[in-house]
Amino acid sequence: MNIGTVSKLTGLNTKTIRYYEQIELIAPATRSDNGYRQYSEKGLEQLRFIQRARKTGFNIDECRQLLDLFNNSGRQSHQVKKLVLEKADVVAKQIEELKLMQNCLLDLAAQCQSDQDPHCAILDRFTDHTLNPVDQHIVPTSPINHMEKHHE
Amino acid sequence: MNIGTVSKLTGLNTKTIRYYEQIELIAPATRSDNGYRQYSEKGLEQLRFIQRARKTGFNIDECRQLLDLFNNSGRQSHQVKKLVLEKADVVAKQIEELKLMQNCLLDLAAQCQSDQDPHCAILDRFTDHTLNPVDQHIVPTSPINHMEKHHE
DNA sequence: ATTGACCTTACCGTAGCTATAAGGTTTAAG
DNA sequence: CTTAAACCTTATAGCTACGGTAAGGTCAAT
Repeated sequence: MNIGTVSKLTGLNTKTIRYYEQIELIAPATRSDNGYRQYSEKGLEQLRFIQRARKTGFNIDECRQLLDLFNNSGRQSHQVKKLVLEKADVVAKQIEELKLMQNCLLDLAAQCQSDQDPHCAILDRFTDHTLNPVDQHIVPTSPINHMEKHHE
Repeated sequence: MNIGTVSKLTGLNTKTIRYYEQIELIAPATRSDNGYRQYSEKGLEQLRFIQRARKTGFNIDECRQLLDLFNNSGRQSHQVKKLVLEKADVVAKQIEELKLMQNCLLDLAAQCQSDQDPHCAILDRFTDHTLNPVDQHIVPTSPINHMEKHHE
């Protein structure tokens, strides 16, 4: 099976597949006489696995871990579960943040008169720093404490 | 106010702040005698705004547009509202996608027995494509994703 | 024989930062 | 007064996860 076929079957770009080989996420494909990469069902399966994991939100490194677990017959399922639950937690936080931001955007839009008037309530809140209840309007609830990690 | 203080107050890395100055997203900060960047309340507010906009999913260029609208006294409020509402829509879709992904992850975890058994339903799910709900879930390339990826 | 659809490597570019190096400044403690 | 830490500075390089392009070899069909 040539790389183009694998590309069609997995939905992965040929460049992406070659990239995965390059970074050693997958084993180097065997080559046919003309130098073309040849893929077996097993290779196809691995790539499909990776594609699904990537789509689910796992990054390359996490995919590597999953593949390790997958290929390790002595793996323990709770390791996998841990990885998945951690990811679910991250996603939950992302959702919460996006919800906050959506509220913020809709709130701002609601205050905007949407006419030809160059005066805009949204923008005024940022330019006028003598009025300070800005934060309460822009961030509806608590400040986003997602970045305590910044300590140089 | 020094850059470190601004970093703490905005949640932005000092390097990020300098980067924003470098790409001319914000005006160059004034400097004190020792060459340190000095920030006013106004500068702080701008950075806070940018941080929120970035987190909401506005890319740098969109932030630039928003800031342009802020600084353009002849701006028309409906331009701003349009931008904001468009983004609110995008954010709504992102939330939906993330919710799907979260459901998928929790679903996967629920099927995992979390014991010593090397058999794992999650890995099976990634492999078995005949009954796979994973396909429907798309991971948006959001700045939030980007932020999460980089651990210290 | 020629077209076009494949395949190859090699290298450059992208966004939005982040890390590292190598140094200057400030502040608090001993 | 000295020293150490915790700041700050610039410059440069690297990261993720690919995508684009170039320059060329191969294969199937017309």
